[in-house]
Amino acid sequence: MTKDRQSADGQNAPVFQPGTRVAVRLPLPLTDAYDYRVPAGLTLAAGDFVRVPLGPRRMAGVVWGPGTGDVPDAKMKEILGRLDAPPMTAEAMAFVDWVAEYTLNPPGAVLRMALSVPEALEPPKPLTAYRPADPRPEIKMTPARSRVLDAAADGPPRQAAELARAAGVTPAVVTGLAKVGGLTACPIPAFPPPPAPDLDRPGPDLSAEQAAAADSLSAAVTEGFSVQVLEGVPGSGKTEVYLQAVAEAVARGRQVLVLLPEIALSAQWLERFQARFGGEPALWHSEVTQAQKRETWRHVALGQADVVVGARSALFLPFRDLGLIIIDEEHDGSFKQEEGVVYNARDMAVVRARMGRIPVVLVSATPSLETQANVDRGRYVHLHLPARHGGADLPDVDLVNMTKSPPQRGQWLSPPLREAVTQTLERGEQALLFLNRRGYAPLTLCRTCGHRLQCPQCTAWLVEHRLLGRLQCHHCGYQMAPPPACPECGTEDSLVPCGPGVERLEEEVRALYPDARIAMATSDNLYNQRTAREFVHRIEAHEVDLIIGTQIVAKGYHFPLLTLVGVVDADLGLSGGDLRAAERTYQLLYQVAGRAGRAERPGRVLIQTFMPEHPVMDAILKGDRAAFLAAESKGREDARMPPYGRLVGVVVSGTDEAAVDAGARALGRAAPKGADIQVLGPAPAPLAMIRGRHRRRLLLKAGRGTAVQPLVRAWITRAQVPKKVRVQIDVDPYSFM
DNA sequence: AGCACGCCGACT
DNA sequence: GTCGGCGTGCTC
Repeated sequence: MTKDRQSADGQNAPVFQPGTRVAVRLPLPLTDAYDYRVPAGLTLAAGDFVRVPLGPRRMAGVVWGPGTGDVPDAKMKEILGRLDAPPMTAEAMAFVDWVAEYTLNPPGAVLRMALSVPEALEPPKPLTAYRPADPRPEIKMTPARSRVLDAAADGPPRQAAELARAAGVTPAVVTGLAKVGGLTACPIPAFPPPPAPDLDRPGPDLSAEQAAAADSLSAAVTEGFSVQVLEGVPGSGKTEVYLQAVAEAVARGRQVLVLLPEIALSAQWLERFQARFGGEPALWHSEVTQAQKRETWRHVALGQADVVVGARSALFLPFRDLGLIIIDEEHDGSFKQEEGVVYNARDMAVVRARMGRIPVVLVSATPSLETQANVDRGRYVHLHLPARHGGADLPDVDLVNMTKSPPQRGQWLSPPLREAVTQTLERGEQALLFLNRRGYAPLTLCRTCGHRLQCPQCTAWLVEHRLLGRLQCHHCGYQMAPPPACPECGTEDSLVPCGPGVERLEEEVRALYPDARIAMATSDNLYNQRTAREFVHRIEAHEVDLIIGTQIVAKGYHFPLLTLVGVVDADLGLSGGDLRAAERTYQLLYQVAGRAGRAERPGRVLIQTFMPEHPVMDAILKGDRAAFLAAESKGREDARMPPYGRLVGVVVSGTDEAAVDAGARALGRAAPKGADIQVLGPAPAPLAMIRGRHRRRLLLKAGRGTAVQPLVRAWITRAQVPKKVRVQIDVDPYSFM
């Protein structure tokens, strides 16, 4: 039966002997673990990675515990073997179960995120490198061969191709020499682990306030679970402060996870890390190749990667000894995964920290209302960095009332903003024009019949991308060439673009400032680390006078010569009745304003709006965040909305509209009832169709203390939803589309 | 997630 | 009359 043995994390895990049943969790959307028999000659413990047969396939899974016994012996199959990877820690397993329970997903679906690179469970194939062998006279020497030996004499063992390049010969010479014994082959890891951070480098000089915050973060590293909120205006040195805590954790032999939004583009962040620690951290985001991910996964599991910087999915990496988590830009919506297992990495990171009894730091210039509420409740510790480091002031903010100072017809820049750009360029400084809309125009319509070009598979207009010469749907990837005639009435040359996108803004700017050097910054042209890095270097080298960008430029960049920020349409995010519309708009405007004047030059921000009296505009204008937060919190509290109430979104979707409606109505009828519970809907989703799937929404609203998961689980089970209709559950929704 | 089984439209 | 579309169900 079961005995105990020491598992990887030092706890006593039960050991399963040959012939016994174990429950194996598979990385598939299954609720139950499957029972398998332990084969002869193998003892297993919970957390062990194993290969098992599944139908006709073989697949990796994790021993989750003793078998449940609810499958007949005859049906049960035998485990094929244990995989050569460090076992999953009890902490990581508990985390998978917790996330599954909270998000109402099958645990197997969550495990799949933790096993995102199945190849990592196989030991790495080492590469062959060569070093010089002891000289032997019987080896025939040629000029080429001696050059190879000279090249191999210094430096670490290198691969044949590399050595050949250094010696100026073909790789065949190297392998030929190795074959006769002139070089010794030695295996090297395909990807070496990232270098250990150099902790002896002097950190930057910190102000008294920064040092106090850094001390608080560092002290927490040895004190178990805690949540600290590091709030500070752009340029206040938040990164330098938390890198101090990173150093402290690494010095104590622990691993550190830093989550960043849009990590693939965080070129400047990586350069700061490199400057501080003398090397790059391990990276984990969508741009990283599968081969690199495989190695990084193993380095993390073996404790060879000290610092991992990644996007939200890095939270599920198999840390051997995680000691600190940093969530930078904690308010950022991109920490919310909206597909598959819907979860918020910021919130799950707090849970992960609690399970690991380690500190987590939430960093932001504009903490979310959720985080602020936790500070107010005394659950999170609040650290505030008040001033911009080095004394630079926050920029002057002015609103441009678009009703009183409208642009010329067919243009988007108001006279005051044009004037400000002119002056900035004359001073030889840089300006940023911010418009959160990709493409040329968000809508194309027919002048003759009023027809609007819509995606055939989505309830969405097609966006013209003139640079690509295409009309694109931003929800499904559908594209088409611009039609020469209206598809509805057939009139030629009748289609006209409506509204501005960054490409159209660029057209206007080029006409106004023909000599200005303009750079575009959108996800269409900054799509990986290389393009982001090039962009940053062009701005820093002053090869650019004017930047036109979407929200991609709002995050974390620091350009010393950038002194003017113009927000072309500040009202964009305020329509639509989203719960967080005001909060998000405030955060975005605040972030983008923070790009202006971060060095010794003062910055200026002009915000074009048709709603100058809106509370968001007022707060930005007066720099009065506290008043805005107070008003926004009050509104949420009165409406019993998050963070003072709970929401669960339910999206019903399918290709058969009648079945979707039937399913949505069935859910509506089966809705849970209670004093503190309300179900809104069903109603057509704002995006009533995506990729040909019709969508209906329901929203459960409950009191803050309500355990919504059991309620929702029973609800979905109770309702008779047609099989071909999908029900997607979103606990704590961010998107209401 | 795969993979097989199973029931309705356009082809040899 | 078949080939094949993907809806549905199963995998210990």
